[in-house]
Order: sequence, then structure tokens, then C-alpha cells
Amino acid sequence: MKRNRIRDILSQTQAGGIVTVAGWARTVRSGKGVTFIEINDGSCLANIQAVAETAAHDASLGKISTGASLRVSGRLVDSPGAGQRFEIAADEIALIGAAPPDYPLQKKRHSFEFLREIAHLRPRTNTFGAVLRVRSAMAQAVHEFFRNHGFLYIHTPIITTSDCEGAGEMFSVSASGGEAAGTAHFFGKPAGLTVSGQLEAELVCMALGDVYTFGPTFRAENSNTSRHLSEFWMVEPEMAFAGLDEDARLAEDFLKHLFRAVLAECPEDMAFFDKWVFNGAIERLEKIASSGFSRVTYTEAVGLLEKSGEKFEFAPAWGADLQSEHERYLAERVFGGPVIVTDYPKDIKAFYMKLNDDGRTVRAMDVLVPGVGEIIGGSQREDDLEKLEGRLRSIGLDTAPYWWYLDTRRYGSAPHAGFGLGFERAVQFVTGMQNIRDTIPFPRVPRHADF
RNA sequence: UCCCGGGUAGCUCAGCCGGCAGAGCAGGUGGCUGUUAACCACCCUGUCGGGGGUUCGAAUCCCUCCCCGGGAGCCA
Repeated sequence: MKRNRIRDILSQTQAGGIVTVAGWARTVRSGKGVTFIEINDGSCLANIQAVAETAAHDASLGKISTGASLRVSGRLVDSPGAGQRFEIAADEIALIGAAPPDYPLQKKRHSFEFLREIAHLRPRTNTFGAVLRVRSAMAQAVHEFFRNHGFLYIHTPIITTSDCEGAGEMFSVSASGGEAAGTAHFFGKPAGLTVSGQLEAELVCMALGDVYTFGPTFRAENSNTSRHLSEFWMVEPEMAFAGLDEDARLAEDFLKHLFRAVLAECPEDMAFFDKWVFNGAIERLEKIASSGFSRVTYTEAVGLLEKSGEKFEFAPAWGADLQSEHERYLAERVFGGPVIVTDYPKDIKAFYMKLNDDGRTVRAMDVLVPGVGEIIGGSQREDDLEKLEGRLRSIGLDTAPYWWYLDTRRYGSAPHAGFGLGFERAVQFVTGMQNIRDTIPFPRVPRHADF
């Protein structure tokens, strides 16, 4: 079906010509003489208004209600009414799919909680259309950034038999039908869905230099919060011959690139979020895109928290993990923007992180942003075989299952570093959406995997 | 998983110190109008989350389970 996208029509400099649009009616206002139909086709936030002389059309015009799909052809003219620049003087209106009166989406505002229950229809709302357009722009920008920086895009496994990644509880994978159903383990040993592509990315990094993954990630944690999903998308770059400083710089440049890309490509959607979802969303992104991220070491951060005079539920103490309230205080009150906290005590971080010379901290970093908290976690990796084996043993892990991982330290080891970005958390930060479940079309969280 | 707050019409919510279940919006009908969250009039809409208990009587009080939201933990 030949059609003109509303986005293209509205970007024209002047009226004129015959256009055909196809989309869904957002609202219909009908009178004796004329009927106004606002159509949205998802190509942009704005609707286009079609005006029909009621008498000139058949009975199907009366069946066009909110939610119906239709096609309209007519002249694109300057609108005499306020509120829109162009409109379509409809010559032909074809109802394609009627929406009966029980169509759940009303013209007025719905709660996000309700929309989550009808996630199959919520892409048809202003907010979710905008979220999905921004999300798409950000995903494209991820690839654009790494391509521009010479990183190779690699695909790491979704199914894994290494339960040793330590990043969280795994979902198990087994055969449920066919001749394999009866076997104890389809893959010969227990298998699960990946909780991180990092370990495999490190392997390829030790050959191709600079690589990244961008794929689905699964955590079987019983987390019920506004910033956790059971299935989420993670971006994980890994750089060879690089340390924590380069890692932090990459993280900062990367985030700024994403923010600039959204500002440039989705100004209309961002204006919508700024007005209806989070006041100041645009200014916040512009400010961050043009200024440096703050940097502190963990030790300095704990010091800042201790002398802040702030009453925390949990008193900050060196050696303890930063609580959510501490992270929020740092990003929102102390630095008023993104802050990179580095060099955490080794006992509260993963085994693979590079030990500092002080013997008690590791080359780790967390990027904290206002409102969301931790958006990136990364580190320089331990590239010394003996130290890595020592770390594994000291936390009571057997080194044998890690033979392939340790081999990269055994043969031609090199310093390398990387991080993981929670893609939905980035979408959350950009749009100001409060709940991460509203940043992905069909969220998977404990008790919910519908649609 | 823990701590709070909730669950009443299709949606958003009021009613909650026990006494006839309500409003706005949506929907239907009619009217009116180059309208724009259109407007006006009328009409329709209920397992008051489920179960149990107290009571002459429970949406309202008690117990319990389920579900939702916010916060915490885990993390990205």
C-alpha cells in the first residue's frame, strides 16, 4: 500500500499536492457538515488532521472511531484552524479496521500501571510511541558510536554452561519436547541464559582488540524495583591494551554520544517528555553532553558522605558497598550530574577486577546518574594469571571450570578493560520515565512474561 | 524476599469512626458546531480483588490469600 509517512508530510515547507496517509485514528470529532479525524502512523509524535465533508462520504465514515485503522487521500492544505499547520482535505477515506466501542485506549490520559496491563496496545499511545522512537534512536547510536571508534560488533552466546559468571542468578535452559526431552542435560551439563557477555567478549578482545556486544541479558533475581528487569539489553565494550582511565573516558564519551544523538534525532519526542514526563529532561541532557563527568575514588566518596552531615539510613563506611541512598546523594546533591566512582574495595567487587598496588582496592568503576543510580558498571580486568587464580581461590571458587578464561592470561595476556551499560536504564535516564518497565515494549519481571 | 501504601463502573478516583454504591471521563442516542482532551441534553454501566469472620446489617471493622505501586536488598 503506497502511503506517505506523516513525519515526511509534516516536514514539508509548504502545503500542496495529493497525499495518502495510513494509520490509526486517535480522535474523531464529527458534526453534521464536517468530520475531523486525527491520524497517527507512528512515524512521529504528531497526528495529522483529515477533514471530510460528511455528506460526501458513505456510512463507513460513521464507523471510524478512536483506534480504527484507516487510509486517507486528499490535498495537503494549510489549516485554517489553530493547532496544526497542515491538514488533509480528504477526497477518499477508507476504513481498514474498525475499533469497536470496547477499545481500551481512551482519548484521555491513562496511568502507566494500567497501560502495562495492555502492553500489546500501549505502543499506540503518545508516551510509548515516543519511548520506542527514542529507544530505537539510542540503539542505532550505540552501533554508530562503536563503529566510529573502530570497535567490532560481536555476538556472544545467549545460552551458557558457565554458571560462574557471578553476575546473578541464572534461568536454566532444558529441552521440553522431542527425543532430547528425557535427557538430563541437553548440553551435557546444566545450562542457563546468559547473565553477561563479558567473559566471552574478553576472549575475543584478546584477538580483535576493541569489541562490543549489545544483546539480551537475563537475571533470575527476585527483584521488584523500578530499575530491574529479568530480561534486559546490555551494551558491553571490551578494550585491549587499555586501563581504567581509558575505560572511564570511553564510558563518558559513549553516554554523551547517546544523549546528543537523541537530542538531534528526536527533538519532538524529547519535548514531549520534557513537558509531560520529566520537567527539565532536555536541559539535563544538553548540560551533560557539554560538560565533563565528575570523578571520585570510592575512598574519597565515602569521605564526602561521612562529612556531608546528611542523615543516612545506613551510615557510610569504608569497606561497605555504597547504598542506593549514598549513590543518589552523590549524583544528585554533591555533583549534580553523572559521577564516576572508581577503585572500590576488592571484597565487594567481582573476582575478575584488576587488583591495585595497595592490595585492597580494585580498578573498578560505577557510573552513577541522578534519578536512576548505577547505569554503568565496569573495570580493568585482572590480566595477571597468578593474581587471578589467587582471587578465585580466596573467594572459594575452583579454578578448573575457568580454564578457558584463565588461558587468555596464560597465553599472550594483555591489560584490558570494559564495562556494561544497562540499556533500559539509559532509556530511563534520557526520557525521565520513572519505571524501567516502561522503557521496553514487553517487560519481563518476576510473575510477568505476558505478551 | 523485606518494609510501607493501595485494590470501588471500561478508565481516573470519591465514599471507609458500619445503615439504599457515587462523580468525571469513556460508551450509546439526539442536538449543535472549522473542530482540536470539542460542546449541550438524556441513557447505560458494579463479584466494592478472592475467601473467611464479627454484626440485625460490612465497600467500610478483624483474619487470611492474591494482585498492583513506592522504597530496600541484589545489580545494569
